[in-house]
Amino acid sequence: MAGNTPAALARRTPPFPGAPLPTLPIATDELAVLLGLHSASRNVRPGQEIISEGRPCTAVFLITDGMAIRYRILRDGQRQILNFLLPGDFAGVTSCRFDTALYSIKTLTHAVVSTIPLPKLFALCDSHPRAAAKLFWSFAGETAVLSEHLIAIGRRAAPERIAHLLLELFTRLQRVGMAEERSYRMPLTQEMISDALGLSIPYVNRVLQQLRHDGLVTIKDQRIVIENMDELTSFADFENTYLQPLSSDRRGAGSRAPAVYSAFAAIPGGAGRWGNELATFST
Amino acid sequence: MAGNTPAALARRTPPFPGAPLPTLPIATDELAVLLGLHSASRNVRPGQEIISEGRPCTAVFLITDGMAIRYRILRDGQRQILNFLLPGDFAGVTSCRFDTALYSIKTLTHAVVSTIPLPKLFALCDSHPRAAAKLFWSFAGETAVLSEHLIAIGRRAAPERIAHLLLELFTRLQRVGMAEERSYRMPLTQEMISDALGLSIPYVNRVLQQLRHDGLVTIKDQRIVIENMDELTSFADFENTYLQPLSSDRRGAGSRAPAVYSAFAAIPGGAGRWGNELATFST
DNA sequence: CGGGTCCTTGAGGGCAATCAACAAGTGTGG
DNA sequence: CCACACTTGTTGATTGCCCTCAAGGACCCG
Repeated sequence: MAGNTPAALARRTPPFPGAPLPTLPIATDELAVLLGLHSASRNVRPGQEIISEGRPCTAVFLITDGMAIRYRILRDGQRQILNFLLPGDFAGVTSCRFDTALYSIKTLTHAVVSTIPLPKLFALCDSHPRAAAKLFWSFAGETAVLSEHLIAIGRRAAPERIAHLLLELFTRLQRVGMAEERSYRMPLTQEMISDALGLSIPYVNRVLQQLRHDGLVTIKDQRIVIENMDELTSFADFENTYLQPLSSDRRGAGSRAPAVYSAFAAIPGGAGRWGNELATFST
Repeated sequence: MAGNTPAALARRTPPFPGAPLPTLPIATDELAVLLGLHSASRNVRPGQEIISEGRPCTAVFLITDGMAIRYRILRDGQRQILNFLLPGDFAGVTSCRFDTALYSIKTLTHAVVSTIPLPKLFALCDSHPRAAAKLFWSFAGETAVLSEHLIAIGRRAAPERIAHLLLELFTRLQRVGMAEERSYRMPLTQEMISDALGLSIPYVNRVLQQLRHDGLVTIKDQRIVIENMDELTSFADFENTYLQPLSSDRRGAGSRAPAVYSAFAAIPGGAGRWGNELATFST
């Protein structure tokens, strides 16, 4: 195995004091590999495009801190938001597979992104095949999130859709330690909700009022408060399993450690399903 | 580079004489690796579930021949079809990442699937890191398809949605040599269209009549005929770029060879962007 | 012939879009 | 300091896309 990296790296102080701790829950040894990967950490202002539709994209970005959206602007000017990118997520994986980016990615907040040039990414295949496998494997996780979005938009009414989105964001932020017990901070405008869920702005407004009136959820001053978690969860038919790749530790059946949600959670080092299976075939 | 495999393998006769040639357009040397991978080729009857929601999934399946759908049944009995799986596609990649499958996969036709147990898949990381990288990289391609579905459902009216779906299927089938110039065969019921696009069956029926009346597209006896390709394409705002991972050959600018659409098209061996970049870092 | 699947048609209604204002907060520059 | 632009949220009136419910027809098969 590779040498251990000081664990302090994993829980270093946040780059922006005062901001909630952006705990990137990456296994420390993997983190070391990755840190060797990313060449430059870049500060990005809010509202800035990291990737622009129609322009070539030759790198993958790890969002270290901040939030972003992936979206497409249609011919008629409509916007469809495809996904929200939170700390620990990778951006640009889809875009890199094509001559020219199919979607744009724009920050919502001040953000810190680590650029990973594709050559370095692929070099990892030769130098650390297993870490690369975990990384690539983690990319497939976005499919589940997109699938759930598809289900929500295709088959759920507007109130359920909105509730589902707010719960997904809550759960994902909670996994990276950026949510309180029943609330989180995020610059989520009604326009963004409408563009993510295929609704109109006025209707989103009315539905949000209804949800607030029913004591389910409140949005005010960039803070989303889930007033009644159980009721909202059942109302939205929200199953959070699609956000937990694998029960990270199958050995300690009694342990209740929260599942690690990160690029590497799929194959916890040496433990769990993948870890064991990989070990079987390692040299 | 690895030794050449008899090219005949790539264009072997179809397993079912009479069926349209299911040309799996996989680079021959890669094919050899993969053929060493898949342990068993299985025949599956139409309408059979390959993967069932809620049950563990410990293998990936390569669909060698036939078609399938990935879907979820909601609490209230509604169904949302998330994707159509065609020959050359992988099934189960998303499901494997979770303790229990989140979606079901069911064949539409008689199908031939190759089972790839996960241990073997990960073993490839050590034995053939670069082939594994291509494979994993190809998994990320599904995000583009899902994203386009999301855009269609979220922001397009029913007629455009349907037109877009029919064009996507045409393009994907064309890439594996299973479409004629302006038509293709597929057991696509109106119920499936409605479940894929979030519409009701009666409305799909009416819209299809309209499209037929407008001379755009006809569905009859499991054959979809695109009567006016240009008009339908522009009507649906259909851009097929999301189905072509990378222009496979950037060297021969003049050559007009159709782009290979397969698991390995992303990194054509020795050529193209990835090939070159990988070569840079290979031993 | 009965049953199944799939397609078709009609009537009625509701969810959500569109259009159009207006309010409130923020930042900017004169 | 205030006018102005801009963003975001809010409300009302009207329209329509598309759903629901219901029924019937065509076809295949045991």
